Amino acid sequence: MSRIRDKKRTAILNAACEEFANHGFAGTKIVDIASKINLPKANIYYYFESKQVLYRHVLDSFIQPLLMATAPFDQYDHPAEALTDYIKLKIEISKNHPNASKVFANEILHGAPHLPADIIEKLTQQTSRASEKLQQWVDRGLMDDINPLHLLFSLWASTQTYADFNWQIKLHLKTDCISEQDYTDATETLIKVILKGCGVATQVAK
Amino acid sequence: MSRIRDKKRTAILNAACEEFANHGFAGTKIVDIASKINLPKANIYYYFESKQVLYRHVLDSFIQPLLMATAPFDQYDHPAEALTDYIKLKIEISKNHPNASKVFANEILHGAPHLPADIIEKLTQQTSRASEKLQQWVDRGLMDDINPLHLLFSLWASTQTYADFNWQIKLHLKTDCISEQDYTDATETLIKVILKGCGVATQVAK
DNA sequence: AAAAAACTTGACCCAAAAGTCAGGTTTTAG
DNA sequence: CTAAAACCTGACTTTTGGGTCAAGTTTTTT
Repeated sequence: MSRIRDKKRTAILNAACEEFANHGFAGTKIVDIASKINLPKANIYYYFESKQVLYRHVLDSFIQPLLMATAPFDQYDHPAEALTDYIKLKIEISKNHPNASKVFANEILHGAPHLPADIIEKLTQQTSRASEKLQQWVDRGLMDDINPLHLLFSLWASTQTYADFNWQIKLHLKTDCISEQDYTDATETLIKVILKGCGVATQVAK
Repeated sequence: MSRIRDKKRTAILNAACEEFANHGFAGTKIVDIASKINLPKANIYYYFESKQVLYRHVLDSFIQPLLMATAPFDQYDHPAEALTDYIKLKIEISKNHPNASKVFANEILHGAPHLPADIIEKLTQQTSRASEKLQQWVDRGLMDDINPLHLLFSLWASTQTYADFNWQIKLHLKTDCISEQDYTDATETLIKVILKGCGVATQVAK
């Protein structure tokens, strides 16, 4: 078993993720990925057959965390718990995978030209599930009459912004690096506004 | 006075805006901008000296609408009115300038490599102003104790998502084109959730 | 130890796309 | 009407960057 192969492949993928995040697919040069980890360009091509393939791997690596995030909607049967956990999870993802998130955001921004059809299918299904669950809660009077899809769009945008547009976040928070406290503030603010805004402010007694 | 010049320049800028929005700076080919409006590539270079310059013009064209959007924070002295108008305005911008918005989003996503320093300065000042105004309202008890910056981040993200990530919006709304009704629903949902979420739900009697 | 397998890389090739320009046509000013 | 100014573009040069490859070195296997 070749240990070198795995080590170098992940090193390359990490460097590629950062480059793709900062420059997009077309703007990224293989030679820059290589020099970021002190390798000659040809070495990259020994491990990955093309720029496309490398990009796809980076993109794929983000799909799993993304699909996992909707778990709270299946797990709980009350909007207060589900929404709270969902927001926490999504902010956590932004904190832990800022670069992969940017690559994904870039992909969506440009109309998802490299996103495989089966991934799109999975994402739409997840969204339908979450949306239906929210509608049920609305119908059962557990929350205000909020359009589920638009609520989801807002949640996605508000949480992913801490990864995708972190340049802007850092600018206005006047910091070089979004701190632990900032993420906590973001999570707290969002939970406070969304729960109250949906009419599920305080956790009802069970 | 050359009428041709102005007409063609704006035609080129419009085509360029769409191409840059869909493919990013590096992914856009001058020849594609040209053929989109049935011009030979060399003609583009007669009107704009370089791809960089063309891109800067597209980017600049979005700055004014963007800076205008904060007007409600100066105009009103109550969060209910200001937030309502701000959300309406921002959604309107997403509806009317989806391409320019995408170009701007792409710029921020990649760390604003082409954004002039004076624009950045203006944006930070606007944000400080809006943020201070929100804090005043919190202090005067006109709204709940919400972190102003994080609230702004959320508002930006939630409104811009209808332009920047419209591919995703269309996918989940199962439509080819976001309808007037969809924008109305988005605006309504956001206003409802944000106002109630901030504790300024119903407009208080003056 | 020696053969096989895995890894490395400088030098190269080539397609794509930015950018130029000379010599033309059209428009405008007087 | 004519001369200057503005406009147009096919054909060209230049640069960039993805991808290849042959000739190595290192590691693993037997």
